[in-house]
Amino acid sequence: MTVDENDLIARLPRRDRRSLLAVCESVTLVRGEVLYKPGDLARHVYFPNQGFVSLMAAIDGEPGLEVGMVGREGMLGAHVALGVGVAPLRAMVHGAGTAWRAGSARFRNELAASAALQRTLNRYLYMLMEQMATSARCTRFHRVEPRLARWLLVSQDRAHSDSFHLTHEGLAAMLGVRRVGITGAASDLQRRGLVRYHRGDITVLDRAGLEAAACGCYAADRDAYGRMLG
Amino acid sequence: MTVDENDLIARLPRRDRRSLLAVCESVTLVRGEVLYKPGDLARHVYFPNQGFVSLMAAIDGEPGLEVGMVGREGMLGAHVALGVGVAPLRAMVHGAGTAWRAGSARFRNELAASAALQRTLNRYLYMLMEQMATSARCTRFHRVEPRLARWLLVSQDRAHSDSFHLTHEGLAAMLGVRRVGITGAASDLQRRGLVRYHRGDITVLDRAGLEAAACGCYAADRDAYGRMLG
DNA sequence: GCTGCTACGTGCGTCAGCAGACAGACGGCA
DNA sequence: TGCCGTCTGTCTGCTGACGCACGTAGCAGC
Repeated sequence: MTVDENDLIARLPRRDRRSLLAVCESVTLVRGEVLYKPGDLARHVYFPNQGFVSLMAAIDGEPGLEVGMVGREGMLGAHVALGVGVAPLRAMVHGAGTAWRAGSARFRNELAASAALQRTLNRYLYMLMEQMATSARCTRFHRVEPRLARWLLVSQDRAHSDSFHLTHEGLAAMLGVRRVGITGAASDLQRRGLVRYHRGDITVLDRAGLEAAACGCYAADRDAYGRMLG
Repeated sequence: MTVDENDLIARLPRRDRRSLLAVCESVTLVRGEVLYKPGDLARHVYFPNQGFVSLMAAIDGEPGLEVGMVGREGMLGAHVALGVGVAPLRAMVHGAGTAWRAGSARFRNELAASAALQRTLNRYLYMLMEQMATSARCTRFHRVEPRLARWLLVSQDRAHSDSFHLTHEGLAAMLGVRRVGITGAASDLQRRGLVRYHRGDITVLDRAGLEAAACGCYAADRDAYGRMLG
């Protein structure tokens, strides 16, 4: 078990962990890769070790909206754990990294055999739902700038890195706003010395300042995660 | 088993159903009653037979936002099924009715003993998550009037009744808009002969017309439910 | 009747975010 | 070196929703 191991797997008792890892293979998550499309049958589930992945609620033509983010603290394919093969959300890699990947059927076998895995994933599912509810409310009531600050903080947490790559255009798609809305908010954050960006390369300079600039949803989500899976 | 039986319970094999109902008692859901508050420990789970209940994402001071609705097609206390006692959302009764109620511990025993119940609730959880994602996107991108039309249709489905009671003020709290926003949208729907309302008593007059006035999210949600639990 | 409360309708100024368009800056590549 | 695509910044006019405030209608109770 390395330092970079997925947190959910790390929580398992040694025996269950070894059994699960035995059916996993290590794969690379490439930036821009789409792991699930809504309606697709999921062949695999993923436990990221580094990198981060957005869960997007999208209809065909309409602009998307991010409703959740998954890094090494979580898993991709929660629906498979619920016994449903069809993915409800689009899962897109934003921060490259590696992940443990298991075939859906094998994973289901492991899940059936391990009470600890069931408990852990149930708690994770709960947290995911809480995250989605928070996300809905935040999207509705909060301004672009605090939401952007929150997004950057969450990404930093998930990516375990101070810098990552995403253009204003991409950020706009995540937050469900226009690109110029991001440009305005981002240049303000940069002016205040909280972040620096250049052609899609974003670096967080002042984490504490960014937390102050973010809406309370960031702290709320982090605390919720701590209560469930701390 | 009566016609008004909760749909999830009705799906269970006779043996599992009888076992579950043996630990349930019949209770009345009163309009305005709050079944769960965020942070509270849930003593019971509920399977409504009639009536409908809103799931609200709320922070103390801030205005709330409805992220899901539960009627006889679902259950209240999904978090208990996930092994978490603490409620993530506020659950408030809007349409009076009756429900089967079970103590959390007894319910968990039943759940552990019935694979059919596990399967059913897992599918329901999946649907709930899909509903929340749809809700987030709808809240963000769609206008007040189509959203109101959608809300009325869902309520009608859940309540199994053409009329129910909710003031503009209450509707505004559900949709996360101003009361006057509802007044404008509602008077337009009334002018077009789709609904009639008077001091909080709302009646759906033209269901097909209302479906045409609603955003696609209504049909999307209904179809999603059909796929999962039809 | 009068009082008081709740529910609904309307008007006004403000504003965040929208749509579309354009220009400059940077960087990879031929 | 020069070209071209990508990324970022800025401007215009527009609109849906906001906050606030006031007016009116229905209903209940004394």
